[in-house]
Amino acid sequence: MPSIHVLNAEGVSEEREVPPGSTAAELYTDRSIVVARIGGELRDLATVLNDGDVVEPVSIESADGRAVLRHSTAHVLAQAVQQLYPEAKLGIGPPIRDGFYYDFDVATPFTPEDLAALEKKMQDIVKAGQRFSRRVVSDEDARVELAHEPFKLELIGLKSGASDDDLADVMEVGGAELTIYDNLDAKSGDLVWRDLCRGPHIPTTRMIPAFKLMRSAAAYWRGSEKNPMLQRIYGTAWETRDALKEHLAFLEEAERRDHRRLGAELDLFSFPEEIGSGLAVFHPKGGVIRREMEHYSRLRHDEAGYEFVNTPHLTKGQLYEISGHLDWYSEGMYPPMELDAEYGADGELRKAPQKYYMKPMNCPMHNLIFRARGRSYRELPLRLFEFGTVYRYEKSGVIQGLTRARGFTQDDAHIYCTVEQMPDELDSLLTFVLDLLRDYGLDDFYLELSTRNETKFVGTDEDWEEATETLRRAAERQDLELVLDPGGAAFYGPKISVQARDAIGRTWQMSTIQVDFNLPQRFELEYTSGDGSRQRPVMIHRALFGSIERFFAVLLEHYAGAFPVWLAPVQVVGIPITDGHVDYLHEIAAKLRSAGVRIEVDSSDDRMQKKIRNAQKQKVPYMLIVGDEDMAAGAVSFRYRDGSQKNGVSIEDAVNEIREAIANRAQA
RNA sequence: GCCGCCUUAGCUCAGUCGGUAGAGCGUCUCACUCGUAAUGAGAAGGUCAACGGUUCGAUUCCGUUAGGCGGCUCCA
Repeated sequence: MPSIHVLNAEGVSEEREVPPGSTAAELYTDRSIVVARIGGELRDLATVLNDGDVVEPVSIESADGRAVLRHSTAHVLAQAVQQLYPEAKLGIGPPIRDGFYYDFDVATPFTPEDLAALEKKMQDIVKAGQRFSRRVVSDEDARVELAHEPFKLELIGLKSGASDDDLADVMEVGGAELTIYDNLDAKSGDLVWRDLCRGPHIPTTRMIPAFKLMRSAAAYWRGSEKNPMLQRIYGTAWETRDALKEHLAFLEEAERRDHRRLGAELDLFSFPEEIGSGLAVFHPKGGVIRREMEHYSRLRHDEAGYEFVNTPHLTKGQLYEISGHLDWYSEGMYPPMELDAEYGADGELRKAPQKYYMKPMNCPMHNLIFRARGRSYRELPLRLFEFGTVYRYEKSGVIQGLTRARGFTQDDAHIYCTVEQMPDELDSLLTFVLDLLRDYGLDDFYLELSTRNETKFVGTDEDWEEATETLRRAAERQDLELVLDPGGAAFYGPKISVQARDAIGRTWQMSTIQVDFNLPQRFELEYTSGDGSRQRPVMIHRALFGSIERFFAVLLEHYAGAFPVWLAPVQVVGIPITDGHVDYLHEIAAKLRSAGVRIEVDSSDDRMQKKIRNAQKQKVPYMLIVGDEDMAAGAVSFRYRDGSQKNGVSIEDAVNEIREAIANRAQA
């Protein structure tokens, strides 16, 4: 009798004897167990156990369990598609974050009505309770069986040509052996449908508790622009109906917070068509928020020893020849303006035009400031800071609100220091960055360390080694989760990026801190060291917000438009009960204004309830309401954004309360 | 850039199977003067994204362009 080790959910091992031929399924009665981890690998519950196996249950609610559920649901989708559209060819169908997709080659793209029909078909398949059955096949057999599936054939071909590592992510052929999963009818056991797949799968389609098709979109086969476009259907699947509902509610919440929507509702910014795609204008209210964001950032940079510089938006191409941008980045740049060309009478070129470019990056200009005169080691670290506006010609399809624009302002700093100074500098820099982000209201971070891409880099092994280690040590000192991103660095140096989680748990890449070996060399940057020798400084690129526009969008979504008082465009709205209270409110408003508070008095002829509603919809932090009672007592009544109220507050106390909340950058 | 969808009043959206349009909110005017999320009445507001084609006639059908949305690719 085989003896196996059974691990329970808590990881406690228990030795057990089972009859020969027993499967993992026989160990569990709990229907929420969908697959098992056997010897560390996820396997079907139908897997026959061998002597010495260590078996661990995987619940549908776990990350692995959900992935398997979603993968199986993708199979159900593919089956539904081929039943409704027999000519559809299968691409790939993996689980992804919060769901799954499956790619198909079909003559016409799917419509929303098609999705509804497919969803119905899928429900039938789920109800039918088809069994997922694993079958090992040889390459040759698979080719015969899947002769009508050109994309699957391609994957089989790839597998025989490539190492397993290369295809580890491909659900279809990523396993050690080639397998096909058959969907078998619950009663007759007849083959209903099959797909090339490494598995594992849930035992039957009936174990899909809740799913929904989300949308269809096109996607390149195997992710390359050179390949044909397939039609991709996205779906989601969950362990319970409630979990699905919760996920849909989350998506709705995200939509409600969408900065493009809030930007229009709160009159913060717009993208006038006349200006061009991806180029924003900030309206007065958005301008106030932006000014406060920038103002506070300047204060902190000043305290932290940065020096402020300014550079033009436009430059001759020569600068980007030196920096190398024209070689490797010209596609991302606006095409040049050609100036001062001269032509002869017959049109022949007598003097070549001078090419000017909009700047896509600030660093080359900062380098010119560094080398404008000889530099001494005494000046280092030299920290140059600028709100530098850059223009990048993003492809039309990638532009997205303020988060992906064609013109945006970086809070860009370049720090020039000696190799010896680098550890301290990076350490204090990271602390500075995180502290500042916390002041803006983000407090849940993790760090990502991107290391060298072995096929694409400049600089010596020692440089990389040292810089990477220094970054790692600085990161580890922050007591935050550190995620490695091997090979993710730019060619010129390793980087740390700060990822922030917002109020509803989404992560955004915020600051990046990047060591650069390339530009100091290209610009031949030097300083004179204590012994009189010329040395090359290390350069650190650092953007904290990334771009102000993008950070603006992140904060807008994080706060769902309800900015903390210090950032709120209108901090207080004065609401009179009747016209007779307007003058009194204006007096209070004058006091608050002289205390630096942004207040408006709503003297429109709306009713007071309507004024409250308006202020509420504009997410104004404080409403000061005044009626006869307040006026008689020389007081005001607070209504806060959360709906709570505090009545009969003396004017002095009211002014102090608001002033303090602003000065402390209080949340809520 | 690629694929699909979309563009009607300031905003959100109806509508016209080809005969030049409608609501709510907002704006303006008037009345109302009210204690914590919508007072009532009236008015103004549209080359139906732009251009071209088909047609007696195009907001509607076709094409091109611009912009937006969802993906793919990209994000130095």
